[in-house]
Amino acid sequence: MARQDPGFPGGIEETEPRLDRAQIAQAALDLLDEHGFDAFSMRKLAVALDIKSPSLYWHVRSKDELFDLLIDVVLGKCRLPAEDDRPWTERLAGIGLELRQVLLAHPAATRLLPGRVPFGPNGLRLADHIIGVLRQAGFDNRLSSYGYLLLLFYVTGFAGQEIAFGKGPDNPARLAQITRFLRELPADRYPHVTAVADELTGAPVLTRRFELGLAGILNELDHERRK
Amino acid sequence: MARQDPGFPGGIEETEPRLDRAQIAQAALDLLDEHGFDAFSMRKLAVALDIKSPSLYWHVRSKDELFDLLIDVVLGKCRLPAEDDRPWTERLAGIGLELRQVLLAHPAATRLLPGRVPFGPNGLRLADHIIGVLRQAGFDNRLSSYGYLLLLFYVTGFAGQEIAFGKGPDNPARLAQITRFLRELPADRYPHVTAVADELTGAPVLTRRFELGLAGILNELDHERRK
DNA sequence: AGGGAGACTCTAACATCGCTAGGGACTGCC
DNA sequence: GGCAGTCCCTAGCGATGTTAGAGTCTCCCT
Repeated sequence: MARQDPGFPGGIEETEPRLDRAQIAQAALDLLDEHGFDAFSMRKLAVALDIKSPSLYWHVRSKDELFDLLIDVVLGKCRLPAEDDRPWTERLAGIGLELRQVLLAHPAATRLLPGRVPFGPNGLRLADHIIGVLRQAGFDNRLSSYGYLLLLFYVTGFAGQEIAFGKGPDNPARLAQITRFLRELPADRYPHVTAVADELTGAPVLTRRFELGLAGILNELDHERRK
Repeated sequence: MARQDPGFPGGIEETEPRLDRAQIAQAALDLLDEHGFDAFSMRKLAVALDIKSPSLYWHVRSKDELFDLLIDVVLGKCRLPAEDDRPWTERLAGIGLELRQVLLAHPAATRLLPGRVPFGPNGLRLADHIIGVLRQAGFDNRLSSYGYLLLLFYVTGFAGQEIAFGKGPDNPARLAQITRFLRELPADRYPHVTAVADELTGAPVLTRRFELGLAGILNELDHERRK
C-alpha cells in the first residue's frame, strides 16, 4: 500500500520524522538549483538519489506533490526573528526582504510558487508568524489576513518577475539581451519605453524598488486600520 | 526554411499581418481556457486546428515561444483608455484593475506569465502607456520605470496567487478544500492561522485587498517623487 | 512554356517523460 | 511458521516536444 499523507497537498504529516521525504525534496531542490527547471525530471532525480524512478512513487504521490514539498523546503529557509519590540511595519518589512532573498536564491523553485498555495508546515509557520505580528499590533482578524495575503502575494509576484528579468544572482546575459532588444525598438511606436529603456534594465539590483512597493503596502494597511 | 522572427522571444514582427501566428495563439488560448494548463499539448492544439502537430513548428519555434505569443494575446485584451485629465494615480489604478481582470479571465494562461518578460507588441503597448502616464505626470525616467515595474510585478503576482487560491471565476471547490484544511489544523501549533482561517478564505472576492495594496504602491511612488 | 524558389503541409520516428502493475526481498510481530 | 508492512525492483504503457525529410501547391522570372 502506498504511504499516506493528509488530504491537502503539501499538508502536515502526522508523524514528523519521515526520513526520506525530506531527503528527496532536498535532492530535488539541489537538482533544480543546479540545472534549472526545464532539465528536471523524476528520472533524473532518481539517478541523483541512486534509485530507480518508480521507487520515488512510494514516497511521493506525484511530481506535483513533490513540488509542494520542495516549495516548503524553500520557505523553511526563511529565518523568522524571535519576538522583539520593533514596530510591526519594520518587522514585516524585514520578513518580506528575507522571503524575497530566499526566493531569489532558488530561481527555478520560485517558478513553481505561483499557482500553489504554500501551506506546508513551513509555509504555515511563516503565515502564523506574519499574522501573529499583525494581530499583536492590534489588527483585527480581517485586516490581519488581508495583510498576510498582501505581503505574500506581493513578495512572490515581485520575486517571480524579478527572476524573469534575469536579475537572479546569475544570468546577467539575459538582462543584456533584454536591454539590446529595447534599444532596437522603433521609437515612434514606443516612445516612452525607448526613452526609459536604460533605466528599466539598468540598475543591477531591484531591492530599492522592492522596498518602495513594500513600504507602500504596509502604510496603506496602517491607514486602513485607523479608519 | 523556417519562418523567421526577431531575436527576442515574443518580440515584434516586421511585417505585421502574419495570418497564422495570431490564429494559432488564439486557438491555444481557447484550449487553455477550456481545459486548463495540464491538459494542453502541441498535439491537441494541432487537432483543434485540424493540422498535424509538426506543422505547428513551421509557424512557431517551440512551445515556449507559443506561450510568449499567447501571453501577448491576453495582454492585448487590456483596454487602455484614451488620454484624459484624471489624476495619474486614478489612471494607473484603473489600468491595474483592468489588467487584473483580464488575467483572472484566463487563469491557465496567467500561470505562464511569471517567469516571462511580457514584451510582445501588446505588452510593449501596455508598458508604453503606463510609462507615458507617469512621465506626463512629471516623474523622471528613473521613477517612471520604477513605477511600471512595480505595477506590473504587483498585478501579475497578485493575480497569480489569487488564482492559486481558487478565486478565479470558477473553482469554489478549491477554496472550500483550503478552508476545511485550515480548520482542521492544530490550534496550538498555528494559533494565529486557525484564528483567522475564515477570514483568510472567506471573502469570495479579493478586489478590495487588491486595491488596498495598489493604492499603497502608488502613494509611495508619489512620496518618492516629492523627496 | 518551363523552371526554380519559396510557402506550407505531411509521414515517420526519436528520445524522453510521468506513472502503473506487479513482484521480490527484508524486517518485525503474533 | 506465517502474516503484514516497508521499500525497492523490472517491465512497460501511453503521451509528449521536437526533428528529418519529402511532398504539394503557388507564384514569379526568364
